[in-house]
Amino acid sequence: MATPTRISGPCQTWPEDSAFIREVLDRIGDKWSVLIISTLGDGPLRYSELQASIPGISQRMLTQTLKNLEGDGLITRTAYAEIPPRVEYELTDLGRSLMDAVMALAGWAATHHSEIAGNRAATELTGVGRGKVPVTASAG
Amino acid sequence: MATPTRISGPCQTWPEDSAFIREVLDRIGDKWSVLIISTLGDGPLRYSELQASIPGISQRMLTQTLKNLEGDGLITRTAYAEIPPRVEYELTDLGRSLMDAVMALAGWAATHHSEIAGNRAATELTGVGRGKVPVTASAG
DNA sequence: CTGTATCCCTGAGGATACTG
DNA sequence: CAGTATCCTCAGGGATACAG
Repeated sequence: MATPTRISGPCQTWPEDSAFIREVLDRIGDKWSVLIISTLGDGPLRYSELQASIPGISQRMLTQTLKNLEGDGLITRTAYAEIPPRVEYELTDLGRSLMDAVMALAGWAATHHSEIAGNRAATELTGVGRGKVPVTASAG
Repeated sequence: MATPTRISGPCQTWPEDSAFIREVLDRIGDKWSVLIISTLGDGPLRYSELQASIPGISQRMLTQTLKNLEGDGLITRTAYAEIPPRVEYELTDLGRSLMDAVMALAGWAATHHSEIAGNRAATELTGVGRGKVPVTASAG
């Protein structure tokens, strides 16, 4: 080893392959998944109710995100062969457990968002963004 | 009210304004933030060490993400006025607490990823993706 | 009502070259 | 070493129109 510094492998923190973490992160990081999941948290809703409950979502993204969530087994889709058609979406147990996990994260966000906002505001106003200079400073 | 169904307001689940949740979701949803945070979990690292520890990250994204994280107060940047220059990045307490929260989510992912993978595989193979048809099915 | 199909635009992010 | 600047690609996602 040429470098005495601790680096070991790529991303030591995650055990082995972290692909599934990225998958979950990508899912909850996208614009609508969490919103849909949390909206379904109160109980099953049909397509049009979801669209009404989630302002700004397009049909395209609603359909697409619902398909993804269903594919992951986070929600179920139930089509009633009626006229006019009716389709209901509902959280699965798996989906509900993910929702709980995300709500925990939301709890963190709620606790610390003012602190973060303060930090960001301070950084932008004072322009301290370029980091701090330690006492150790010594040229040459 | 024309609709007897429960919809109430837009996104009832989130209390009041959920903007800060989106901020956190966007941050941990982006491609590199979580990777950087978790890599710094073992202790402070300098720029080049981060780049070496995180395969595939470009200088552009490394710098940019570090600035964002510093702006949020999740990491600190310390520049030593030496030749050659040395800059160290380290997790703040706030950053560490976020890391803990994310690790909790990673725990969920680790527990359920096989289930999700199974669901997705089943959906793709059998083409069941179009949802299920309830017994209630009745046309006209 | 519940979607699909198409067009289009924006911005995240990679590659590369250059600077202090 | 630690960035900055520039260019360029590609995919997320909005708008709109159409279909079963």
